[in-house]
Amino acid sequence: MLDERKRLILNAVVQDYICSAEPVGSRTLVKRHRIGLSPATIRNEMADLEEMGFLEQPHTSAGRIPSHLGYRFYVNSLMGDFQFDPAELHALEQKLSDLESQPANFTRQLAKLLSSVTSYISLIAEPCDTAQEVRHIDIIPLTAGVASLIVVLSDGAVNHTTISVPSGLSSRQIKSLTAFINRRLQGIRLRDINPAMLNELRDEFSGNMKLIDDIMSFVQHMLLARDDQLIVDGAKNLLSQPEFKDINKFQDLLAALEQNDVILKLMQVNDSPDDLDIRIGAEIGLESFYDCSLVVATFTHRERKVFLGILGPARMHYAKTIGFLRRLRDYFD
Amino acid sequence: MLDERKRLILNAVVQDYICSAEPVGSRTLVKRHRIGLSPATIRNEMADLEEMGFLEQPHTSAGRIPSHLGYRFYVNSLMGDFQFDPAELHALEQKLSDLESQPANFTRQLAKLLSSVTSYISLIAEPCDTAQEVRHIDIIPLTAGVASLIVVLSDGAVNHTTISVPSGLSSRQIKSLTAFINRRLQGIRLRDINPAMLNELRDEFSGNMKLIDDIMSFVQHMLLARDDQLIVDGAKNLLSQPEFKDINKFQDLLAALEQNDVILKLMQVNDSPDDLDIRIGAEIGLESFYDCSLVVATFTHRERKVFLGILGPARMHYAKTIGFLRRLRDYFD
DNA sequence: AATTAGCACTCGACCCCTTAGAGTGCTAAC
DNA sequence: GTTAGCACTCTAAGGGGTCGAGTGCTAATT
Repeated sequence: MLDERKRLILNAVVQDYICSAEPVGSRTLVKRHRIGLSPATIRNEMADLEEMGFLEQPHTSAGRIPSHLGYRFYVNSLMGDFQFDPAELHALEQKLSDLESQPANFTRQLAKLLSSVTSYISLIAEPCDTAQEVRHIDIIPLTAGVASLIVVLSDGAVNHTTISVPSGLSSRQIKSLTAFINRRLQGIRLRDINPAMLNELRDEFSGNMKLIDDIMSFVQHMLLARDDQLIVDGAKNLLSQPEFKDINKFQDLLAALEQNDVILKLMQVNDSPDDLDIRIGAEIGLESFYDCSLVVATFTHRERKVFLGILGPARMHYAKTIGFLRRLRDYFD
Repeated sequence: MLDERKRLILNAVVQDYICSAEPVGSRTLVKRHRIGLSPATIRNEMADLEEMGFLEQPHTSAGRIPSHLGYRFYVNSLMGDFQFDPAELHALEQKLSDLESQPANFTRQLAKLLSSVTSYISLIAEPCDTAQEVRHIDIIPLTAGVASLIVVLSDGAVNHTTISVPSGLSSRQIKSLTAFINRRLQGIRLRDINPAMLNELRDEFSGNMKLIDDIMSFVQHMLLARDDQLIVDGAKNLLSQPEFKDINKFQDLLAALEQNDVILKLMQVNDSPDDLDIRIGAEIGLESFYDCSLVVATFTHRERKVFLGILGPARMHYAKTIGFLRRLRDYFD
């Protein structure tokens, strides 16, 4: 598709632009990459590459920048493996194992780590898997009239909330209710639970005992709520990227990131399930992200499916970001 | 301290500046507030107010802006109650009761609501109260070698994590272990739990059963981790405020907000426990927040102490923000 | 035929200067 | 005590001029 020389030049332009964020001119390129060619030749080649859609010119008298197609070609065909500094790599593994041994807030900490290492935005999605079964439901009385309602799913997800219980209930009655609910719901997949079923349960039990309507409505809410988790960290990193010196763009981005449901859907589209999903610009499918690229790794951690994404400018350091996510996946899988 | 006319003028300057974010000149003031005085007189008064430290001048030929002392005086002595639109108020109560009936992610949703209503940053801190007792500990087997560890405290806080269990353990053994741990720890205050005690427990039980070392170390981590929660939302709102058109300031702010421990401490300092804590500029005690004001309401929701804060520019709409937080507190308390 | 030197041209970035306008402080009159 | 009048100050905005990096084209070179 592209002859060797064009590949060389495209590669050089992409690399330079990724580092400098400035349009790359023919002279600069020759100087920095010791290509045995004169600027004039480079210019001709660049004009060709532009015609073919791999490069763009911000204005007539500026250098070239890669188009999204250019990045795409770079990622698919030019980019090599990133060589990590072994010391750095070791420090990273250290941090990861620290995270695993201190499990409180694991995901949030991981997001922080991701964003600080890449200096882009990190996204971690843990969608609620409705194929999971209810493993255990617990109602723990706290004080008069208040209790904790806890639902454990078979993948280890735990949903909980504080609920009001009628003050007339004894703890024995609560135990009996809990046992009843567990007997009837344990092993049932989340997606197979529906309001009708829960109502039936409620009616059946309230024959034995009034007062449980409130509790059942909480249980219902809890079980029917799809508790998809999305964690975002490091938005501030992008502020140092020159593409976001225009505040409005950044604000757009932040606004888009707050639409959790949209982002969650976005991340679960994975065209290459075995490897990373790399999407550049419009490929992401969200207008506010047209100047960005998104790399998503899908893997399973402790039985739960986790989507791990890095969102940066389209002028992202692909080799490093991708290499990093691959290593991370190897570590956890 | 200030005569009537000075109070009137200071009040007018603060109000105008809060709305316009532009230095207020004498002419503008006369026009907008129908004071029966000429600009020249106002100028004299303003010069006095500046000398007294209530007003400042960005440069010689600009209007005046309130100093932090000026805001302080405004908040303490001038500001009246904000009149909310009844319709708006009703919509708010509607949203709040929706939140309460759908308890999943309550705090996060509340933070979103706060920030969208005020268009400032909302902060919600739920510090771990170490005076709380352990109410219940549960270990729920998930798959071979994996289980969920759940700790419920007497205020309804639930900590959980997925842990590895030795694959040799039967579910009966796990039950027996759970019962043992509960027997020994139930009712003990978090602050009274220490590593020595847990080690003792471990030793005592492992006499009966080997293999539990891993589990105990998880329990230990879980119980000793102080799981203070801080939720921040609406940072993007401040980008539309002119004081943050300088990206660096905003970046500073974001960086400061990521230091959860610092912010948590900040919010728990409450000089006026019965009412809101209103801190202006340097009073907040964090350099990155010197151009900001912070209003914190402390209250108790379902037995848990919750700190609810609004962080905005020093040029914040105090009356509205404060009125809003007061109503919120009335609603929940 | 491919490459390159030379050259005229383009365009944004930067600096400097001017101007307009909002606002001030002071003085003298009311 | 208040105000009109006035000279003064300072910023924001706009208009050139210059600089420099970069281009495309043409003609010479290899």
